[in-house]
Amino acid sequence: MERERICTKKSCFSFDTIKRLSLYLRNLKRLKEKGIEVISSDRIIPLLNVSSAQFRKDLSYFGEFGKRGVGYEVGRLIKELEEILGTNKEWKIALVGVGRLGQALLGFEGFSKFNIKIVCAFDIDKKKVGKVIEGVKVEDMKKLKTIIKRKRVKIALLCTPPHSAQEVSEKLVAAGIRGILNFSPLILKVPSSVFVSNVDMACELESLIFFLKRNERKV
Amino acid sequence: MERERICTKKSCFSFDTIKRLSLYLRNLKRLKEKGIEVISSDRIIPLLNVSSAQFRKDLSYFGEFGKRGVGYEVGRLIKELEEILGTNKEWKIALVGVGRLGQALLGFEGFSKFNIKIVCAFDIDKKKVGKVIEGVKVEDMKKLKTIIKRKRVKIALLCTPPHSAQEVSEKLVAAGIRGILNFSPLILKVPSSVFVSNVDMACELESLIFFLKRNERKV
DNA sequence: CTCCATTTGTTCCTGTTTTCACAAATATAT
DNA sequence: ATATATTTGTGAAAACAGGAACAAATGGAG
Repeated sequence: MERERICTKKSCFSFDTIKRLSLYLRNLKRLKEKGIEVISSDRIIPLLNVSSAQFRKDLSYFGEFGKRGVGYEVGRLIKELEEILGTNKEWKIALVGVGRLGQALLGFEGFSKFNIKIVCAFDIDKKKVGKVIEGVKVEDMKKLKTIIKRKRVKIALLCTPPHSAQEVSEKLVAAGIRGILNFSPLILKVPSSVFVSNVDMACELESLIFFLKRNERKV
Repeated sequence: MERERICTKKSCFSFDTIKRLSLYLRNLKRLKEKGIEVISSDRIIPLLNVSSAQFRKDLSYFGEFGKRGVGYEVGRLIKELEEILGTNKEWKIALVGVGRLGQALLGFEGFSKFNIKIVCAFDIDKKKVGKVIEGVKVEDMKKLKTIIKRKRVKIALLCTPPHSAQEVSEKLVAAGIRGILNFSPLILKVPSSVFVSNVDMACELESLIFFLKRNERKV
């Protein structure tokens, strides 16, 4: 179905390009920590699982960041990518559903590295409401709209059980949320202006199983 | 880079087809629970975010499961998909890294619905070793090879911090693991016979931010 | 029995994505 | 200076995936 594409005056590129840029950024930061200052597209690809041509082309949609015959200056490329991706300023996000997965995400170190901060959490379970987990107070679902509007949060992590995911997503949209990272195994119906990314662990595992079963047969 | 493709004597299809089959299967099960016995490709698509042509085409790689003029018999299609995906028999998997995310996965209900069972868990932290979480005893990393070999586990969930992920993946491969679902934000280097799927929450969130930033500018 | 309304399975076409391949640019060595 | 070795940025080509569209099959109504 409708494949995500992003078009600038220059050209059009796929949404996958953006995901790859995020991957590039993370690994460039690792290189910088190791003290590497310049790297060529040929030597960075072992970290990325991407071809060098793809690496260069993904970058080319946004400008010319390298130097021919030399490569890319790591520090500069990090800055450019942060600018492109928008992670040079802090992003506030909300979390709904403080179950096991929700609690794991509240403590996920990966987010803070990207200037992403969970600023509020909600649950319907009275026993959880009021608790402070990883520095975030769990609020009642009833307060969802008020708090999200006041804090001007635009992105939410949806970690509720599937039977309430659709209902919750509608509340999120009504509260002004424009992007949802959906961990519940259910396709959400939302207005086209709202962007949903699905993280579906069961599908990933099942496809892994298919691959293994297939290889077993071949052997 | 090397895009995953699967080829039969009939034809070739992308790995995404398999992920979609898994999605179809889950939603067919929901329909069955609701008591729906027959459904057409046109009426199932609202649940799937996929076109009806794609639904039919994905299935056609594996056989003819529908009846023209009628649709698909839900019960039969579930059985066929379980057969194709390999989830008609139980799959034992291992988990490495019993941190917050690891513990969340140990308690994830979604797996059991797909005949997937975590049968062993490992951590390097002495304080965690010996504990029983969700019915699974946490073992020392040193015992990883012995236990995985003895239990003949072929799939592992990798939830360690990124700095040890590569090292752990090598141990897993040496122990006979053939498929890894990698939650650490690091591209693993493994033999080509081993299949790795990456679940990268930070990349997902960053691309979401890009999208939102872009839309804000437009508005 | 015939006609009509459905719906599948599949072919063909179209637009996208990836890779190839090379000119242009840079640095280094002699 | 000049030649040589790199490496980028980018058109062009190849490989792919998705969707439109339609023949073939089915069931039901009259």
